[in-house]
Amino acid sequence: MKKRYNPAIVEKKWLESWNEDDSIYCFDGSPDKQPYIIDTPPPYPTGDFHVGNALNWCYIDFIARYKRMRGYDVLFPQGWDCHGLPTEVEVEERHSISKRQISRQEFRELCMQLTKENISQMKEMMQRLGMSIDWSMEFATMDDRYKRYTQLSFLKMYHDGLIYRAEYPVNWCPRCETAIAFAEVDYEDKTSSLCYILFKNADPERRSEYVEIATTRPELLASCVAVAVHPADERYREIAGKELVVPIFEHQVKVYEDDSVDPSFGTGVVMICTFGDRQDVRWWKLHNLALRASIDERGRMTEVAQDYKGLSVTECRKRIIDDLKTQGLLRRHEPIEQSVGICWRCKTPIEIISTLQWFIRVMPVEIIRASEEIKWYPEHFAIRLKNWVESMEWDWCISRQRIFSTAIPVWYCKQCSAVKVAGEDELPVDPSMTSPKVSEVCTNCGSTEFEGENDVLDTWMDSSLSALWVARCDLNANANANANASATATASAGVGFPVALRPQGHDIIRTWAFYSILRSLALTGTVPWQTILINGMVLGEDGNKMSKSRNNFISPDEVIQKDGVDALRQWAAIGGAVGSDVQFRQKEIVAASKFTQKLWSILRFAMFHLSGYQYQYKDKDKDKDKDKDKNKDVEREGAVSLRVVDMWLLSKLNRLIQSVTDAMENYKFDEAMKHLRTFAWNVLADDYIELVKARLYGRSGSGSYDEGKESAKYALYITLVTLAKLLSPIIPFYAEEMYSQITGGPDEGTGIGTGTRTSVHRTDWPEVRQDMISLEAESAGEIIAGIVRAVRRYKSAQSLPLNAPLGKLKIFVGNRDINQDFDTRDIENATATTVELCDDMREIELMDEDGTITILDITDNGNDNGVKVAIIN
RNA sequence: GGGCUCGUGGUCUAGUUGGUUAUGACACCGCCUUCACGAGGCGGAGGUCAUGCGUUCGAAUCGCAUCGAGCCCA
Repeated sequence: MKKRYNPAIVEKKWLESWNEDDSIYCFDGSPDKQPYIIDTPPPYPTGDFHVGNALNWCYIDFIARYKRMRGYDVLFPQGWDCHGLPTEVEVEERHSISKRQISRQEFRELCMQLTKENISQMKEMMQRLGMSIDWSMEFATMDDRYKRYTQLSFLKMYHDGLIYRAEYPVNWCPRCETAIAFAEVDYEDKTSSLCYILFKNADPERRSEYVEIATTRPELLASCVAVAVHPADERYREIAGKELVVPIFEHQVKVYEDDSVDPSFGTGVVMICTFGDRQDVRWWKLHNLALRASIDERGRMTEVAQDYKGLSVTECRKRIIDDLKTQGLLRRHEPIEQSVGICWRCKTPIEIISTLQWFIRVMPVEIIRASEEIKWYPEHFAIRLKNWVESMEWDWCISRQRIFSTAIPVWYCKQCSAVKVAGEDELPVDPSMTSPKVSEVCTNCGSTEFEGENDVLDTWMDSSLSALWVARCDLNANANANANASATATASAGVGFPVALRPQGHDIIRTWAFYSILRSLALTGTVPWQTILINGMVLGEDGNKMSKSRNNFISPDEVIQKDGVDALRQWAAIGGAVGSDVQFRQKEIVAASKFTQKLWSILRFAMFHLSGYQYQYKDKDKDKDKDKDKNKDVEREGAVSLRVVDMWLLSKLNRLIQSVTDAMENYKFDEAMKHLRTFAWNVLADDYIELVKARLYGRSGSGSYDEGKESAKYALYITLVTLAKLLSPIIPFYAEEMYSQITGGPDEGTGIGTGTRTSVHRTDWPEVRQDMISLEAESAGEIIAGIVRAVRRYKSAQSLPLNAPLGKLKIFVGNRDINQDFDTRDIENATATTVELCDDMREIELMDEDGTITILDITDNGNDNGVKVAIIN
């Protein structure tokens, strides 16, 4: 074995070995094992697998590997959420085209091509990071099979009355010409102007009276459908319930009283337009107002705007302000800071316009109830979903005016506009390219002419099905093809559904988690997962969220090139508690490398002694019960007489198994890793190895040459094998190497472990041996270790080499029994000094009449345990 | 503006069903080339747990308020 651990060589070797044996991470689907299915997030294939993804995927892999060792049939699948605007935009940029210049089909092909390239890049990084993904289950939402699944879900929900088409105000990007979900609206602070405009009183008697209203959107005057004041506002008591005349357009609007009006804003009178902002929509619904749409889908003024028709919003604004000034109706305007909604992609200010869109009914009560059935880690994130659901005002708009996505599987009758939904056997279908096949006659009017829907589905319609897809839930659309069947909705549940785990970031609780629960309830009547594990965001070294624009970005590639995958994975484990944001810190990576190096040194030392070590005796009747390893363990143990410090180590080892298991069960990877580091470094390396070194080298201070060697080898072997297993979920490469060295020995040429036995990732998780946990052994061992530490400290203080022999150690054992509680052999070994026990402190005091003897107090976890060591030179 | 989270030695961080001396890492200081490891070993210094008030025999932990930070959303 080389002195330095070389992650690059070791990681490459084991990665190849795992790839050769592709059954290692496969989901069996066998009935004898309990399934553990993970609903892995299907990332958007940008081509860049960043550190944030890495954190998320490390958590998943820790769990997958751990659960596999616990005997579960683990499915760690991987999909790709392909559809979305960024790809369309990038294709346009790459090929310098606009999507309207080529056919929809051609454009889709280009998008698919780009997506495939991006997927392969990200996939490569996932593999390099040692993710134990079952690639035989890989899926992409742009595949025909998946598209069919998405469209099937549409059919089912449509027939169950959960999907409908309606005229509705939507956030709209005039540049992209598409509806935008709230999740996709960004906000930007802009300076605008607040215009004070005069509205005439509509009462012929009081024509000369004016009311001054303040608005930031004078261009929407044509869309003004009402005016509102606060009910308690004394200034406007007179006009409440009366009518006013909208300047320029001269239509009359009523004055409503509404609590939501802020009397201190502007003049305390606001105009309600269809639609200036979200509050307008609320008032419009509440007061059942008319719809006057003055802006069209391209951001141009409509005929409602009369003479301003065809102008852009900005031009119209300018013209109306000029015209108001001319008529003397614009009293004044002042600058105002406001937060403007903009398209997340192109940053164009969004409008709220009314269009025919497809919607999914949200079921707030059911969703909240469902989310309470799911176990959340950390728990508090459940509140985010709850608050979000409770504050929802609109249903989920699922139609998008794009090209690269799953088509909405419907046609419209050219005669009567009736909706014709595709049949199940037609799927997947693109109605913009093909005609309906099931029956060519409109059931409403008998026409045979249809027009395909051009809109496509929101990409969350695809990815919200991932849990159902990976569990292979059967969506039989015709099973409940009647209007009010939602209550009896049942998809034939797949294996292990609801799936065991959904791991995801807290940034998409309101989107992915929300949509997934909604869809699962609608399609299967049950929650999609038993547990949801939330991970935090990754922050850069400067403490801000890591992003390219902030220039605090680091790629996983850089890290693993330099320090290896296991170092990055350790950072993920130990960087912070699950759910909290984790700062990326190079120092943490260095600390991780130091730990693996330390482990390597421990292993290297151990291998001097364990090379060729036969854990099991070659028993005569090995063919008879070759599977009964445990029996053989017992046999070996019986043949080895363990010393106090060996028992002390094994007791602590079994406690370690317990605490690491508890930590893994509760997703406390930081705790697991800390326990492992402390044990390996402090207990095993600093104390145990120092105590048994002499025994292993055959320089035992008392007794025969080889006395105690065998039991030390035994304890060391058990400990290292167990450590390899406990470490394997978190640092799979190092653990594999370690396990392979111990069980197979090093390869003669390369020095790398030969792994002649099985992969550590195929072994069982260590079980706690209660019979090996012994308080007495721990307490006795602790005294011995404490004495040795104290002597070491003494030597250090005297500037003596640690292996320098001292004259003699006289140990006062306090109230312990000299004959039973003290095994001095390893103290002698580790201090290179002979030991004498006494149970009367006066013996020492008598010898120290001249005060030249140093007396050390021995402590146990900081408590004086009554033991004293006299150093007699 | 709302929701959620957080504030612990120089830096990052664990710990909150209240209970001896508050966890670990890095950095720092001193000593030691010692036969697995100098990316090491041994030892050390450093914290009024953001601030204030309160509940309690007892608060990093519970409550209220203030200040500050982050994320998501309006």
